[in-house]
Amino acid sequence: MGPVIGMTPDKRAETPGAEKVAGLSQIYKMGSLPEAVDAARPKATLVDSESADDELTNLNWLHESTNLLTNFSLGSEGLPIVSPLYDIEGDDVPSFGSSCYQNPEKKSATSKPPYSFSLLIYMAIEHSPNKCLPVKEIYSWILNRFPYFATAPTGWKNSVRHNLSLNKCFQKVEKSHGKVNGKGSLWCVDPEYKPNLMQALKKQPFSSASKFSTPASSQSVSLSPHYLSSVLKQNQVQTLKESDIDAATAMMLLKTSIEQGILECEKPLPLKTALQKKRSYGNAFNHPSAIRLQESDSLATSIDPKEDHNYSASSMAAQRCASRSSVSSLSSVDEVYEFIPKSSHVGSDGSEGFHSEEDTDGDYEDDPLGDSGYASQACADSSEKGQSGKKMRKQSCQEIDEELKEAAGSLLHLAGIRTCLGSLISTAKTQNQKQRKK
DNA sequence: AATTATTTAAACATCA
DNA sequence: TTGATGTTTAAATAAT
Repeated sequence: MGPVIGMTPDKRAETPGAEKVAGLSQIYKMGSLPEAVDAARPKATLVDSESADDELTNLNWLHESTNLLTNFSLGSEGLPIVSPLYDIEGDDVPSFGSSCYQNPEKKSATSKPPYSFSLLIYMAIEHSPNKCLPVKEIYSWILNRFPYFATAPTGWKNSVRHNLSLNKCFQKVEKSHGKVNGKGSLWCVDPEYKPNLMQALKKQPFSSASKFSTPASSQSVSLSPHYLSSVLKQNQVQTLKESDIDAATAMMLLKTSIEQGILECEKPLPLKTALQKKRSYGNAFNHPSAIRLQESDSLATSIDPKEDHNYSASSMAAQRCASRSSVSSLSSVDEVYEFIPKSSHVGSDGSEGFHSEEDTDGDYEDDPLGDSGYASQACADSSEKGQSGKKMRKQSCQEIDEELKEAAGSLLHLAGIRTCLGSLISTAKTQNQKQRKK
């Protein structure tokens, strides 16, 4: 086939700003922006003579990092807290931001985000209360956080969809439960890929743990998770002792293993399985199955080993995490802390929604999914492989429990935290046993 | 230099 | 019929 060059104008409707003259690549291949582009992109605000080329291909945003970095910090689940401060207008600055943030230069707002589409999507989804979003909401989130896209040639939406479709990290979830309005499906992150995504995210300059030191920015997110993340990250870089990683991973599992037991019954079915789709889109987030699941046979999900192959993004630490946490969304450091108070009232409504205030922008206040059947776990592993894997997981639940106990202690030691977690755990366990007896 | 990852464009199908 | 959504292919480019 090959690219069809003579695209009909109406097809360009894909790009709402149909008047957009050139694709991004075309634009930045040119030394300077054609006038037409400038005309069509009044808000593009290419502040100086920097061509779009620089904007897109250079890491010039890195030079602005002093400003930019203030916009990102590693928040819950290790996700960068991407504040809408990035907004060009800057009029929707949430209160929390001001404390840790210095107004970025406008040009930052129009700089291309340092995240791949995969990561942007990931962040969008993870920042949603229900951990799954329709594509439109993903657009919105990205747009909201990165006004760059407001003026970028809107082929980016195509790219988003392209990523959703092809990237194995994302799963489409059927929109069935009485949710009539709107077309399309919900998209969620395959939990098995979260470690990969997290890893990729951490590799991004902005997500650096360097932000951890800004207490004022912690909002609802306590410092501790930041600290933990920091520890994890640093240690990953500095060849952390595996035991420590295990401990952290286990701690993360601590909550999810409990909650999942309760919640994992009510998940919507995926429209397709991961096997069905995303065949040819090899990327950094390829299936963790490529990782040797050396131990934990019981955890080994029915992953087709021939599924994929170029798992390149992860460090050994991440791989360990991935292999060990195939059951969970390992990413959530916050969950470690959530667990402690939550363990006493496990499972409330299944909403693992991160109670962070990151979403105070109200993006999801009227989230059509809010009360639909797609609560949190809708985006949990819903693939076939996941389902069979889940059986295995239940079997290994106790096994994990034991591991968790040891690991928890190890982690606390690592973090220098002296708590009575041990007693908390036993308390939780006691309660659990009581419930079983009933 | 080769491979892999990512981005972008495009065509096309489906659905509301 | 139209627009949004989803899938797929292809090519270019960046990164490793």
